[in-house]
Amino acid sequence: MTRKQLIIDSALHLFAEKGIEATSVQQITDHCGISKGAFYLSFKSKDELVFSIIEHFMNNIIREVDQAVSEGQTPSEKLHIYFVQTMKVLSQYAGFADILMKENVSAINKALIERIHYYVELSNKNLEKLLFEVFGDQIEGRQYDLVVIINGMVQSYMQYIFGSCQPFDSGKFAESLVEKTTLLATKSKIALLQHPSQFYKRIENYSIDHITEDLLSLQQQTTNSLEIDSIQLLIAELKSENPRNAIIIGLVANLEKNECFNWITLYLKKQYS
Amino acid sequence: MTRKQLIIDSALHLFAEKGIEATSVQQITDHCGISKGAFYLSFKSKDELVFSIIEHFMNNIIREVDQAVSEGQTPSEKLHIYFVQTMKVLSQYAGFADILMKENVSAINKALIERIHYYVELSNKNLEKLLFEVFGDQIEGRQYDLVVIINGMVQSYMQYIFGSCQPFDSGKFAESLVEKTTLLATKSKIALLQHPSQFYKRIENYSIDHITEDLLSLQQQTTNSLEIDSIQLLIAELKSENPRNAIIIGLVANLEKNECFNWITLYLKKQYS
DNA sequence: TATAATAATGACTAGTCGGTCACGTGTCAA
DNA sequence: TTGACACGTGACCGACTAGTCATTATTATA
Repeated sequence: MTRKQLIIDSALHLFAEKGIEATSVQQITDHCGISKGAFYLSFKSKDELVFSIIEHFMNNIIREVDQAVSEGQTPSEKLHIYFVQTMKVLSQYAGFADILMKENVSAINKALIERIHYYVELSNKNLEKLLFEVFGDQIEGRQYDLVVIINGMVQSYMQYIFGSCQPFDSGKFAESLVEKTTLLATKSKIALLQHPSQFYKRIENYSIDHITEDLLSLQQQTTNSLEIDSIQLLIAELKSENPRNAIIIGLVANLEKNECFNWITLYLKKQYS
Repeated sequence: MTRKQLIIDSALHLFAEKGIEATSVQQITDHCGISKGAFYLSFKSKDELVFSIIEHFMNNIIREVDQAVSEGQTPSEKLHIYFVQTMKVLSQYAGFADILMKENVSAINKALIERIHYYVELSNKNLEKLLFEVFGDQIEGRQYDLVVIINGMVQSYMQYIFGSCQPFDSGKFAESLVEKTTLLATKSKIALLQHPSQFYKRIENYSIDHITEDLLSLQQQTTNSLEIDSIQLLIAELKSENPRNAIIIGLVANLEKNECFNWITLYLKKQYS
């Protein structure tokens, strides 16, 4: 295991136990048996550690759920998989999920909370798309309410199940949530939320200029010439009159191997495919 | 306004902004224009301030919802009031609710998080009772799932509404949640949670010995002889073979004026009436 | 007005924090 | 054997924390 991974593992363990704010760098380095100095060889600050942990897990959570869902054959099978996988992933990353639920992340880093919101909106968009696949146009106008309610149900069940330390069956969990979702999607009439621009304000405000800016700042973190070239071409293609999706997807694939591009590759793949 | 109240107001403002952990006593005293020493004349520690804020608000939230609901005429009117009032109270105490949602309270104080759980279970019990009133025995076996789901829906809607800073109509909010709750209560079949002892483990483990212990420690905070006498008689009555509810309720009423007894009076009134 | 009692202050203590850096230590090629 | 270099260390720094207490200001009483 690399030193970086060692630090992340120790940090996750301690963060989940006592919270991010309350865990000192000293405690992390003690826990994994390295010196404080060695920590700063891997991360240039505690903030950077927190940031990289969140990036890492957010990516995995969205990606794993998305991938599993896409393997479902029928829409209703996909919905079932969505719940099973969400459950599985969240309980797998229980420590991390716990941290995110509890911690006042805004106190740690302003940029961080914005990034988390992007991830949340991204996963909301995926869920919305899935709901349309399963239930069709009958949910038109109520899709945002459904997303909010489903998130609430999942969150609340998770909270209870984690808190009670009971054994539990993810199949039954999914079955139950499919039943509730179907009931609400097919029988409910009232919708409260009607402004998609409010619901996805962060994703929609993420313009090509912002993407360019983020790409250029990420570019400085790599020396790989393929990646640097890909970034330059990507920016040019995005800014051109008629961006060609195939080229963008291809260039994004070049960046996918390097973890530091995770967020932006996920985003671009969603937008341009 | 008393100095104590001044401190609480400033603290709430700053806690909501930056989190409990990240707000120093110095910042609180600066914000309300008193010296650090003066703070420690009102609270013997920062923990005590946090504790008293949580006690205060938890009491108010449960009490206000409970009272409003009890004024409803029909069961279905009560359910509507439940949602309106929960919404109103939570948005009134938005700052505080925000703190509780975000903060890793366990890092602040172990006793505190236990107390919060008691409050949550108390409010869950109230909701369960209301659900039986409205929907009758048809929900038997599914009541815990319903409570969890309703909490999740409310929490999730609140989170979204607070986050988006949109104007919103608490009447429509309640109407929508009544519709969803009714759908789930009357049409849903599957239940995941079946162990009330797990669901209310804290309230059920709160034995008369614990109550006695808590009462005796609270007794030291008052010099009022009526209150001291009431506590002694209350303990005797609780420990007797056949506790007489009327006497307990009467004695509890004697303690209700003093805020430091808030939690325990709320609990005893629920248990013995 | 003089004295006692109370209220409020802020410099201070003892400790934690994130972050730095001069100093080993071990491993190579020359 | 020597010097160069990367890796790793932990004492140390300045900034911050919760909480204390001798001192001063204010008020009440005589």
